[in-house]
Amino acid sequence: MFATLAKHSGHEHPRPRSAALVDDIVGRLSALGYRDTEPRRLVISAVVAQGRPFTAEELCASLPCVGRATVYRSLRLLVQTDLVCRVLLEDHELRYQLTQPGRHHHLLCGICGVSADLGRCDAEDILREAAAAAGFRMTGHWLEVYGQCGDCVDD
Amino acid sequence: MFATLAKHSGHEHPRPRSAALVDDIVGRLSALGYRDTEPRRLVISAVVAQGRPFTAEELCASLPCVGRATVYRSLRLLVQTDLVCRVLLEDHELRYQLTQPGRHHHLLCGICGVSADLGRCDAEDILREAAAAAGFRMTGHWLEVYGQCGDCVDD
DNA sequence: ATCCATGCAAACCCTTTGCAGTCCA
DNA sequence: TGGACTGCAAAGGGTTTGCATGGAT
Repeated sequence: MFATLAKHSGHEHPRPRSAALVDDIVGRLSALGYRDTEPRRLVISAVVAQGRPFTAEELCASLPCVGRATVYRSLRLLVQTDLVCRVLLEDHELRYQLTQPGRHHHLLCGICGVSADLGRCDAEDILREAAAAAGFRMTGHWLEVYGQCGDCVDD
Repeated sequence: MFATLAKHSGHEHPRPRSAALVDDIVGRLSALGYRDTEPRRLVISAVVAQGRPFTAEELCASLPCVGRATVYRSLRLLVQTDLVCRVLLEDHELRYQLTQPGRHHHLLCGICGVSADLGRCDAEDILREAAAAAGFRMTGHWLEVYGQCGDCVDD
């Protein structure tokens, strides 16, 4: 699962890869019984084209030919199906981004805004242990890491 | 700092302690130049009385004699002064709770809703290292841990 | 042919703001 | 007394919904 998506997490030729990604997402939705419509594809394309976490408003702005309601409905559908996930910025603003399969921790650059993946880390085990010490049974967590990416640190 | 607050994090006699906590918070606000008014005290009392993370709406509901605007303004003031902090629930709902001085990680029970403290844990160091490995310089993070508290697990 | 999806506009919810009156310091 | 605080009501913005039309399967 998510095999095709996983292959496109890097930054190669934008056009063809993006198109394939869109097809992939549309395919996943079709498999779930959701129809393949033009407005839906436009929304998905716009989501894929976003270079950083975006708001619903930004998405609407980039899709002048699609009704707001459709943008919101599509976005909700993508979140429900885990194809898009929510990202919480340091200023507490809630944004969205394409789900990076298998990655649940986001490294967010406060300068340029890019979102990177926090490679596998042992934080979860540590948290589970700390929770257990407090008498809790941990079932999940939400973690966002804020800082500056390599490019911005160099400046 | 926060000495008085810290002493009341447990669950002892509710009434007198709560009153002292309210006085303490009002005192901190006074020290910052904010006046001691009845509506404000009522809001603070209501915040202190909440047994779990609450929404602004719930706070308004528990304060029928205080205008909504005042509730919202007071809540904003408490957040700005770090006396109240935001909590993100597993369902992505943003709520508020009295700040537990020195604790930035919340253990949230999905069954009864109580919020406990994740004792000191090494997660931050681990995260900082993992971020560095990805070329990031970590400056902060947001972490919420979800699960079931001891009481609920026993059931 | 069916019924999901769309678009528009109106409705909605939550939060903030303007303003006149009130009250703390 | 002066300036901060309050309450009301209205404005604001962001998101959802109702309904008739259009389109995918």
